[in-house]
Amino acid sequence: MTKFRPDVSRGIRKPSGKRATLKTISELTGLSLSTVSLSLRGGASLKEETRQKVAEAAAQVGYVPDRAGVRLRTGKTNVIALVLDGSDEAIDFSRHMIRGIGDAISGTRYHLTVMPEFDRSRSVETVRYILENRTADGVIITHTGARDRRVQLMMDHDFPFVSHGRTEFFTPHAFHDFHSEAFAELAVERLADNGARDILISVGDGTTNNYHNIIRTFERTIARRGITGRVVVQDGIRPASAEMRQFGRDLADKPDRPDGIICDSETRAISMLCGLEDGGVLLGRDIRFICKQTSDILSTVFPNVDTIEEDVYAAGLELTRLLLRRIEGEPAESLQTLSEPVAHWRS
Amino acid sequence: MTKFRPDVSRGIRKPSGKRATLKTISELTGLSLSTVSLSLRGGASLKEETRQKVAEAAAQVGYVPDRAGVRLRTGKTNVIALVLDGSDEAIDFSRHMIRGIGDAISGTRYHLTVMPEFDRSRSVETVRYILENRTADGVIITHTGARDRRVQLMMDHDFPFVSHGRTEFFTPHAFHDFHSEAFAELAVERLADNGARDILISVGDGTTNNYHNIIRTFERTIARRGITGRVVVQDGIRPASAEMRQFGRDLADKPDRPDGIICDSETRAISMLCGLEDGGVLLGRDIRFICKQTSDILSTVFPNVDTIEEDVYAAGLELTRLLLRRIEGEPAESLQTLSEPVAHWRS
DNA sequence: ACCGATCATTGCAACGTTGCAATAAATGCG
DNA sequence: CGCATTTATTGCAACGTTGCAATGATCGGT
Repeated sequence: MTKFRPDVSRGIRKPSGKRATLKTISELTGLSLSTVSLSLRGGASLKEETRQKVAEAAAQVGYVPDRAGVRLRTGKTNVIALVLDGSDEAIDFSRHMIRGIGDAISGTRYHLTVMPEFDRSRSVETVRYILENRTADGVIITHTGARDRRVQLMMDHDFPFVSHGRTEFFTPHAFHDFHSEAFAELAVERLADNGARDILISVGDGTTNNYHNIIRTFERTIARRGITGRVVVQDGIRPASAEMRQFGRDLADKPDRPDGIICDSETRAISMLCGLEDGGVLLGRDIRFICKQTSDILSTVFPNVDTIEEDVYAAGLELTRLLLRRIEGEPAESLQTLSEPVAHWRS
Repeated sequence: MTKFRPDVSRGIRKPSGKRATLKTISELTGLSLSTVSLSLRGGASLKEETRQKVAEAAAQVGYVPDRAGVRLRTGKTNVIALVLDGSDEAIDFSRHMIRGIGDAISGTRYHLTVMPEFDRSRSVETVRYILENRTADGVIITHTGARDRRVQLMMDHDFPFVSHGRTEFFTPHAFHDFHSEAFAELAVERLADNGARDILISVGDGTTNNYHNIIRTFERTIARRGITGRVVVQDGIRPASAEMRQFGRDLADKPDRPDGIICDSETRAISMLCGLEDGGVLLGRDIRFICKQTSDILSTVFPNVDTIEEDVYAAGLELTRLLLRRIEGEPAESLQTLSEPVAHWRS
């Protein structure tokens, strides 16, 4: 039971015997350590000839700077941290997000570390840990609240981060967000255009800022169109469950049931739609339905339901791009983007 | 546009002004650097009194060893890498897996880095990169093939890893796997008990070893029960798609349609079931259906369909535990576990 | 041919940690 | 009490990197 104590030559043993470092190149070229280091980082004051020589040698031995060395010396970790929230209502949210981030950092020095934190309140502690121990150069958070304490904390310490979702803070910070207002407006308009006069909107997690944006726009648009609306926050109930399905069923039976429904979660929508059909509702005639879509499942089960797509992969991509620019020092106010919802009208 | 160059005091400025290091404690206690370091790692040769003193001081200043320092000196990264495969047929696979890993490393020194690699062939390169650059102390891979080249590579270099899935290699390695054979057997038995005489099994990705195990057991069990069976590999077709639904539809119309179906993917099952219903099939009477379940969605949509559960969260937990023990030097042959399928008979 | 200026390269120290050899202090023993 | 032995502590070097001050080389101008 010997421990995996790294031997002198860390990593795969190359023909040469050990991992290439600056020293390797230095010996190979006869130049000093400093020169090699400088050259590799594009030192402006070097002769073209030496730069060539160094670059060649580096390529030959397959030099890759040691992360620990750089990090120790400069403090740069070349790591971005994703603080993952557990309350995934969107199907495969994590997968798409991570894939987006992965594609965005591929080709860069950066690695991605994921800190899954499922207890919302402890999520602040996770961020604090990252700050205190400088465990990453930048942070991506999701499920952002209106006065998110993580955002507060990172702003206080002037630490590079980007949030998936906006906040109400006065000081600007980098964010990328789904345009929930556009979503809500688009949905209401579509339903109203199709004849709906009483719209129910079902939203999850009432703690995210997204929620507020959706509700606000929903109510404004309802009013403008001169129709009625009601809001249901379905926070405590599991999105995919018999309970949720029953909710749809009960809704169908109600004498004053709505004639249009908007739902901000694909999973919840699926459950609810099943319940509605149980209750004999004919979708598209008795009740019109629109929901946010993040995977292909809903459309496979209910091909005729209108959806509005949020591209989580693209969000991951964009969040990362913003974050990298933020780390480079770009001011936060120029790093704020929204993604427009993409409507899929299926009928 | 100033760069985020780490200042001298990295991390959150404590009251004291900068991050606590061994030196801080050394000065605080009057002991030497070496003593402090030794003491913190439980040096056996130290006076009880000094150990106390050091521990106290460390707690007081909130000392946490600098990862870069440790890593540079010892080569230990305190990182485990998850090489994530993109072809997620299981709903929320990534999320559950990551959550399991997260829970397993919480309280340890370890961080999780995720390397999303969606091109299967490049996945080997990802592993090679980790080995060459000693970017992690151990690796978790998923979607393991029978003669997986990543496994080969890591075994060749005696690098700690654990695979989600078994292989055919002679040399033992650490793994945790879903007991696919038990799954297949359980499913066939159940269907046969309920009167099925001709069973179709639909499997995805034919490159994983899982696939082989399922098929082999399927055919053996079929034979034993004296009934007929057929295998359909649905590799090229998207699990959630109109196409997949159509497959179910077409199946329903066939004169020689099977009277029992087994499916190893929840998503594919949902699509297929919709198609079958389109074709007028009465589930549970005309055709009996069993599928692998990794989320709650299928059961919400089709509450009466029998499922067999694979707990991906638990898999993440177990994989990590195994890996950590492997990193500690335990022999691979003692780090091989299977997870038993959990049947949910709903009718 | 000498001077100051520019260009190219280098040595040194430091980032935080640990292993080892070496020292200092305490103890045992005759 | 002196010497060997154990117990407790320490200094030094090294891991790979970079920033800075310092050195050495080259050059144009007088």
